Amino acid sequence: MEIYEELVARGLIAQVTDEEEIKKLINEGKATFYIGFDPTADSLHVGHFMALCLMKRLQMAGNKPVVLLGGGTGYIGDPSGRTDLRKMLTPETIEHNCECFKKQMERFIDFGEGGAIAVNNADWLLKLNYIELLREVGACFSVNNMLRAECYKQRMEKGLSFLEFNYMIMQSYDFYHLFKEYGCNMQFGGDDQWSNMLGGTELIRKKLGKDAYAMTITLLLNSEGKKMGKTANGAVWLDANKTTPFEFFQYWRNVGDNDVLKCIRMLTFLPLEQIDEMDQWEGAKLNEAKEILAYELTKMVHGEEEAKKAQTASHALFAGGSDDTDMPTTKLTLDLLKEGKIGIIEVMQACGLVTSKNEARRLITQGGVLVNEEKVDGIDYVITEDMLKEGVKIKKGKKTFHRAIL
RNA sequence: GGAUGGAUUCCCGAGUGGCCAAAGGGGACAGACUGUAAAUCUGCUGCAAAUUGCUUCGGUGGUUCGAAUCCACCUCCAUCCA
Repeated sequence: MEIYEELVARGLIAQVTDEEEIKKLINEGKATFYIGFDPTADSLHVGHFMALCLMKRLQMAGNKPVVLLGGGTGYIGDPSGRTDLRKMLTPETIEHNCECFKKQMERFIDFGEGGAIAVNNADWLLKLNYIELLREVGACFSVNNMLRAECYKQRMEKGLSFLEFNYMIMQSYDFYHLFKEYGCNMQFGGDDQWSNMLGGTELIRKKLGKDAYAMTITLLLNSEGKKMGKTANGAVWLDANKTTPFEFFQYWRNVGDNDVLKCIRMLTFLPLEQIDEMDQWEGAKLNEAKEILAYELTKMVHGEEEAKKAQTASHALFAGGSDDTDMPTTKLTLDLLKEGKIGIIEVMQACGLVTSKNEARRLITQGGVLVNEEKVDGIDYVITEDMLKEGVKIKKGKKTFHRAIL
């Protein structure tokens, strides 16, 4: 199966400008394509991960990837898919985030000799002169058309600043620039980027009279139509310091039944035949698929060793395994104890299991806290020094575990 | 620049002098049921403490015994007019 067909089979392709031409280019390994990453945070997340995987697949098929870091566009902020104004980032933050991105990307993409290249649009965007730019590319854009673009439509109600309105022009300019400088003939991106990407192909056609192509990746949505890779506390990060390998593993282990196969198909590199087989699984058997998904992804992001650890910890906690050495642990100090004892509420707070004592009280009253598998029956529950010396396993709810030790 | 409307706790949104830590919904969290799923039902959702205290309703001042609510100024946003 050729690469384009595989991408289709995995459900990765959302929209394309010219299917025949794109298919030909990437199947023959003749595409030089870019994907832009705006440095909005100091770590990549699952959405970026998908894009990176796509890069990898295409690179393996002989195409040349260009990673575009949005050091310049970060100054503006993409309004696509947002209903409110993006917070403006300081130049220092942008630069810092770019550095973080770069480091993480090296895990997935080969930047070696003849491999992928990374560029930063700050290098050309920040130098632009306003009047020159207006004359050079401003004339190529129709405001009427821009306002019709989906990404701006959503913002017409809540308001859209001129700053953000220019995002499309900057992104288009990037494509134009890369086309000229690197012969980059294709742009990929999330499906929410569609209108911005079309802006680029238009601009190239108008300025140079040449064809360039754009293709979007299906957004990873769950069965309720919400973006995946988000938790209550924010995104699922690829940085182990922001989302531990265990949390990362558990996120995927806990996806809904209806979403497992889609995730495996889109995110893993498992052969399609194997995936099709799993497609037959039903009911509780799907738990196996979830575990495969979690293991595969954790392996890709954090390495095989971490993936195994996360899996062991997961088994220990949920499947009755006994090896709980990889459980998150907090070491308490002796001065927290009074007369060799400490209240459960204090311990939970010290372990970061709760943000306030009220929360701890609430959890205990509702029967959501277990110490060494025994339900804590009241907020006065105390833990003794002897217990702590051996290590105390605290369970909060069904899925959060923590070990406290002296 | 002018006119009007608006900013409320994680989000949406009620509240227009004391009965307001602030209705209702969503989300999150916990419990039951389960397969570490979904759906459903129940509880819960500012901080600290035993009857209570403290901080919160865009910002800063003011009126008042008492302000999310009234007044002044400021900031931001939307709509209409330029």
